[in-house]
Amino acid sequence: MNKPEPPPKQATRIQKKNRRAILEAALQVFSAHGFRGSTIDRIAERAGLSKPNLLYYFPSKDAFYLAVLEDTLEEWLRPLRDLDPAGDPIVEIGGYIAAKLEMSRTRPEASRLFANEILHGAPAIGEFLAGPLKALVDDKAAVIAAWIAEGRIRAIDPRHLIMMIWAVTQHYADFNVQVEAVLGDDAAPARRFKEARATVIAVVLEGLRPRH
Amino acid sequence: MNKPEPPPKQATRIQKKNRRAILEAALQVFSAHGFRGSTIDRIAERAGLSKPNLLYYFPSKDAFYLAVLEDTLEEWLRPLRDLDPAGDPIVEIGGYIAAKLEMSRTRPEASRLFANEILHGAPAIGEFLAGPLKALVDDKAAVIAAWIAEGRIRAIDPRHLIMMIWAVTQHYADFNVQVEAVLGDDAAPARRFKEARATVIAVVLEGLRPRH
DNA sequence: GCCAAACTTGACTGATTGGTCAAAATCAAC
DNA sequence: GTTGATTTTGACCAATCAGTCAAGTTTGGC
Repeated sequence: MNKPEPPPKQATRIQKKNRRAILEAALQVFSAHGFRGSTIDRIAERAGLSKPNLLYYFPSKDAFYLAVLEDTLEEWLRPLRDLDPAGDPIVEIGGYIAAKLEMSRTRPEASRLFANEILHGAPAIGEFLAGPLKALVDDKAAVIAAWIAEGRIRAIDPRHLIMMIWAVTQHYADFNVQVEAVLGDDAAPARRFKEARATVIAVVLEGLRPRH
Repeated sequence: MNKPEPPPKQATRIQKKNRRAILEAALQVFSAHGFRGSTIDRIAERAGLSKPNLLYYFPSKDAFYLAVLEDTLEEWLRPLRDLDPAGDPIVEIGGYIAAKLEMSRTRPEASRLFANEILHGAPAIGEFLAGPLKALVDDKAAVIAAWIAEGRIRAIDPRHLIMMIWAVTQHYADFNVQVEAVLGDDAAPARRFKEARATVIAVVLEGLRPRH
């Protein structure tokens, strides 16, 4: 009925090492070229393995892709999960922006992987978006709404605020080529991210701080 | 030496009609599937022509792609060009945000076409970004810097402000699937864009307005 | 050292797809 | 309507690429 599935009971040492290498290589290749633009051969080359060997660990190209997405999703959402309802709104939201920007700087491939997936209609993670992700956003939007109700930040639509923050922070990863081209490469990346953080945090937080 | 290039002197009636149909079809297909994910056959089908017929009008797949990009670029940048140095900063920037959001709503394919191109390193329009686009941004950043110098808006990095506005407005086109999934499809698109505009304009403009 | 399980690979297949070409159909000017 | 230029297409080619397979090599427990 079913094939003897590579990991029958426990992952062996070699399996662990190779799966890790494959997922890392797949992330690099998929994020750089998109799903259709990536080839198994290229991932194999990058992972230092042969193509049939990759297909020994994962049954198909789709399987690589799905595995990489799953592997990266949790990490990607952690900053939002960490938004603390008990904290100070300005500190929490500022910290969230900083954390997302930092992630865009250190792990741009992950951002680009999702960007490409969603840009093309999220064929692989559509249900995830409408399910767990929506749930998380609803949850955190409620937190923000509570802050508004307490008069601690100005009254704006919390879910669109979250969209704004995603948009701005991920922009620096997804469209890095454009950012570099437009800003000039005279500014080192680290410096550029500092400027970005200062600007984004200044505008958004000042836009949220209530007038008295 | 060179092939007899389809348009020898003047574009004929049929040429005009078919070129237009091809570019429109190519925009739809390229923006939906990316360059690698698109096939000439698919563009042909959408344009109501045969594949060899498409290749009679453009010499290669790259040529379609380049033509569509060029065809769309000017329109895409117009709102920024229209930013008026003589106007009121809050009105001008608010208007710019509204115009970009409106464009994301009415022409999301154009936005996704560029998003995909830039996401993958802007192989086709790299020099454009570093040339004319940078020049335009530098120009408008100077306008904003002047407003800051006059104390009419708060002191933030003008070029990162432009990045922010691009990021937020284009997000609603590029990642529309995610926005819909997360916000729930109960809200009609038109309504969603109104909410987005209200939120973005409120946060950004309030973040820019000088304190007294 | 032996052996079964785990791992690896060269050589292949079939489907897709960018692009060609020669012949056919259509158009436009007279 | 004749004719030359323009437009259209079916059939084809070559390259690319996902996935297979049977035969090899390595590993790990004994």
